[in-house]
This record gives sequence, structure tokens and C-alpha cells, in this order.
Amino acid sequence: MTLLSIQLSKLVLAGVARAQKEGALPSFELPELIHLTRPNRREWGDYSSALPLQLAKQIDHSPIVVANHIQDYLPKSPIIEHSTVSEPGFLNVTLSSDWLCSQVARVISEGTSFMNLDLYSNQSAQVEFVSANPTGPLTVGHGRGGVLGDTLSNLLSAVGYKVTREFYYNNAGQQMKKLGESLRIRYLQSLGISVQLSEDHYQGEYLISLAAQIVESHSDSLSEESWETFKDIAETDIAAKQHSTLNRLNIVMDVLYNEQSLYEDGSLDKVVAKLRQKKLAYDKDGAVWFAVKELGGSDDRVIVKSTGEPTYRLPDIAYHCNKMERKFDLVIDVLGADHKDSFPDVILGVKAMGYEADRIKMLMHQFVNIKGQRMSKRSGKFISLDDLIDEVGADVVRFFMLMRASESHLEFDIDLARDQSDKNPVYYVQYAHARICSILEKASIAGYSLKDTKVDSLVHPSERLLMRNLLELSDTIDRAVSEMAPHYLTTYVRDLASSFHTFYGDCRVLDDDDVSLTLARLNLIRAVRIGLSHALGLLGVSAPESM
RNA sequence: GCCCCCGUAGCUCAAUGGACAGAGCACCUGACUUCGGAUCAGGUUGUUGGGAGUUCGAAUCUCUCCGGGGGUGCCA
Repeated sequence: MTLLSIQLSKLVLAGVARAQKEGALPSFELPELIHLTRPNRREWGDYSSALPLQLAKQIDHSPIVVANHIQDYLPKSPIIEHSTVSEPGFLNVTLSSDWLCSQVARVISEGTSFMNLDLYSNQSAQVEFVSANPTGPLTVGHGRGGVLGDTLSNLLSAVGYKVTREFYYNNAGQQMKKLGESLRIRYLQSLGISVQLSEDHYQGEYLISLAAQIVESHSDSLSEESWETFKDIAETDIAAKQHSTLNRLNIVMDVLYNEQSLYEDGSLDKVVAKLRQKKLAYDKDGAVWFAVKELGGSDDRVIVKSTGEPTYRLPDIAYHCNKMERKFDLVIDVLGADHKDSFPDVILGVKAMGYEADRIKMLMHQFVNIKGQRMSKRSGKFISLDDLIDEVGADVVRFFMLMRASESHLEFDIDLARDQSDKNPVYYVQYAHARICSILEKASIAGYSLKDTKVDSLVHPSERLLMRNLLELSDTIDRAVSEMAPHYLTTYVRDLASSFHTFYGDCRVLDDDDVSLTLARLNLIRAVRIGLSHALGLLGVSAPESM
């Protein structure tokens, strides 16, 4: 479909062009699209444009005169019922009720495809998110990244991208040795042998319970095994648990990319060689440095330590070159605030390697603070993502993680999410969906036929508002994608639920004395149901038929 | 020291450079012999942290100061 905002924008611009042609306005360059806002007073109609105010100065007319001219030459359109001009120079349009009804009918007959956009069909996108190493359970911070990345992926699919969800991890190096050693020590401890973890070992309780499981299945038969054996056990177990945690949130990765493969296939050497060749890498203090300053960045960075091991920046650059090799049209890294500082260096590295790194975007998110219950009762440690899902449920976790702009710190008040669960915005939205299902069920029992998608005669203000809100889903999706801001969708779906509940209070759907109105309203709520469940689906939240 | 994010109603937060800055929670008052009361309607709530600048117009852009958080390694 064509976005409503674009259609209206084109109409207004056509009005300007005609006014110019007829000599009412002087000639000047027109923008391709104009910005429309939703006015906050009903008398100003459904959409407003401040274009006259913006044009007034450059063409030396009063804004109100410009607005009047544009209004005079506004083309006739089935979309617009009428237009008005208001001080100090706004052009306001009111949508036609008939047109709104006709669009609602299309929502029913065409379903979600009507609300999705094909702006980017035949394009591919890769979204990298979570990217935790297999050294411990996922944190609530990973949860935020996971929910953001997955929802953004859903949104990208909705505008036509073929999306790859990718998880990048490293199961090699010092950290894994420490993990293996830690598990081995826990194992020996649970056999009653007196050994201690050192400070740089992994202290988490999950290794104690894993050790206990090993004792149960293998008794003491592994006591002579090396750390490598325990590393393999720990890695397998932790990785499986991480993905089962993600699955609980409806997150399923398409590709698991192992950092180790970049060491093995020579990618790292290739990067170093090429940077050296371009004089962007040099030796100092026994290490290899990447000349970031040379490229306009902040500080030069070590990419190969004096021990010969790469720092994380080198594989990061190689990995992103690999993404470029895979020809994605769009690459998005969903990163926590702790990783974002290295992002510009990686981009500079990828550019230095000769790729169009502008296709790589970053969606940065701040951390999550758990309020009210800083410590988990079970482990005595920081609450894990699994704990959080146990406490409030997957739907609430997903919705809450998406209620705030990603760059804002998120305070997750568990006690509030749990104790006030019936006042919860998630339930508010889901209730609207369940309520619709219930009415439709009742209508079906009463014998109303829902074969026809005809919608007309819906003129009540609550009906108009509900229709308008429903039809804004596409614009919301578009905006959420272009600004990489999934939280617009949570705001939207709450608005849609709210206008449905208001409609429900004002307009009785089932009325045996007026069958034609009943059918129109039934079709309206069928369409709203499609909109609600589609938006909730994009958010990864369930849309229950009853609750 | 340097960099990033945030500061909006009592609380948690929205808001695409536009009109009188909006929701939810909390508090008060109403609404079912009728479609699900997990609902609705109404009421109260503001120096958008302070100051300056750009603009016809600033919560939004720039500068500066204050406060909170995060980052800043030959860790990832």
C-alpha cells in the first residue's frame, strides 16, 4: 500500500504546484515530501501541515495567504472530506468517512499484507544481536538487546526486507579456559575435594549446579579429566541454556557465527596485511596498532597484542567485512552501551578494507536496572533474564523492554510488573483483542454472516478515531524502521487499544434492530483485531482470544 | 581528563522544529436488568534541570553550567 502520509503529502504538494501554475504563488523548488502532524484539537481535522509557515518567508507572503492559496488549489480527492486554514498558517485536512470505511474493508480482505509495506522488497538485512559468549546465563541486559533486535527484525520483514538474525560468539581463548577450569573445580568440590576458585574464575552458581549434575551422571569418573573436557561440557550446556532462554521470548536465531572461524580461515591476517599495505597499521612496543587517527577517528588502537594475540577489534573488523561480503543491503548491530565505543573504529576498519560501510548501522541501547529486587532470591546474584521471565512472563518482559526509547535507561520495576499485573499495559492491549474475539464469537452464535467485508455508515467520532488509528499502523511501522525505534509500536498499540475501548463504550456492536450497522461495526472490529494482532505479533507479544 | 546517553506532572515515561507539552500509575467522582468492569467517562497535576543562542516558531537544534547513569585497556 501507499502510506497515508505520502498520499496526503502528494495532494498538498499538488495543490502548491497548481497554485504556482495559476500564478497565485511564485515559483520555487518544491520538496518531495512534506511533514504532516496530527493536530491535538478536533476542529483542526485529522492531519495538519505547517508548510505555509515554512514557505512564507522564502516567498515573502503572509503564511495565512499561502495557506489559503494552497487550499484553493488542493486537488479533489476521495481521501479528503474538506480542508481548513487556521492561524497562524496551518493547512488542516479532514479525512473522508467513506474513504476510511473503504480502507477498513481492505484491511479485512487483504489482511496484514495491506498493512505491511513493500518499500524494500528484494533487499536483504542482517541484524546482529545478543552476541553473548557461552560463559554464563543471559542477563536482563542481553534480554533488552534480544527483544530490540528481534522486534526490529520483525519490522524490517514487515517493510519487505529478507532478514537474517545473527548471533556472534566466541568459544575460544582465555575466557573459555577459565570457564573449563572453573567447572572442573566445582566438580571436584562437589566430590568433596578441597580446591578453591581463584578470583579470575567464573563465580556463578550455575556452574555449581552443573557440577552437581555431572556428579550425578558420571560420579567421579571425570576427576582425572583436563579443563578442556569441562570446557566442552560447560560450553554445550550454557549455549543451549542461552538459546532456550531466548526461545522463551520468541527469539530464534538464523545464524550462529563463531568468531573462531575468522582466526582459522585467515581473515584476521588478511585484515592486518591490507592495513599494513595501506600504511594504516604499524608496529609499536611489540604490538600492531591500527592508525585510527589517520582516518579521522579518536585514538590509535592495538589490534594485535605483543603476545601475538589479536584484540577484539581485529576480529570485529574481519567479521564486519564478512558481513559486507555476504552482500546484505543493510546491516544492523544491536549493541549495549558498553560496546558502542568501539563501533566507530570498526566502521573505519571496514572502510579501510574497501567496503561501503555506510550500510552498517548501530542501534545502541542503555542498560536495564532492576528495581525493587536487585538480587535474585535463588542465586544471591544479579537477577538473570530467566529469573525475570519466571517472575513476570515473556509477554510482559517483551512489552516492557520495548516501552522506552532504546537510548534511555530502563528501570524495570519487577514488583510493579507483578503486583499490578491487572493494570499492566500489556494486559490492557491483550484485553482489547480478547474482547473483540468475544464479540465476534457472540455474533457468530447469533447467526451474523461475516462473509461480506462491506463497511459503511460509520460516522460516530469514536468510530472515525478508531478507523484512523487503525490505518496509521503502516506509517508507524515505516517510522519505527527508518528511525530504528521499535518503541513507537508499543505506543501505537496502546493507542489503538484505547480507541477501541472507547468505541466499545460509545457504540454497541450487536444490535438486532439495526442489522446493517451491526454488520459494519462487526467488520470494523474484525479489522481492528487484525491490526492489534499484527502489531502485537511484530512486538513478539501474544494476542490471546480469551484471558 | 576525554566520549556517549538521560534530566518533561507526585511516580514511570510519551511527544516527526509547529498550535493550549500528552499517556499510564496514584488520588477523587460517576457508569452494567444489554456485546467480557482486566473497561469507560469526568476531575486535579508542569518555570520540559538552570542560563544564553539559532528560528516566524524550541522539550526537540547549538553553546554553557548543574545533576544522574554508562563508557573510556595490549579484556570482550
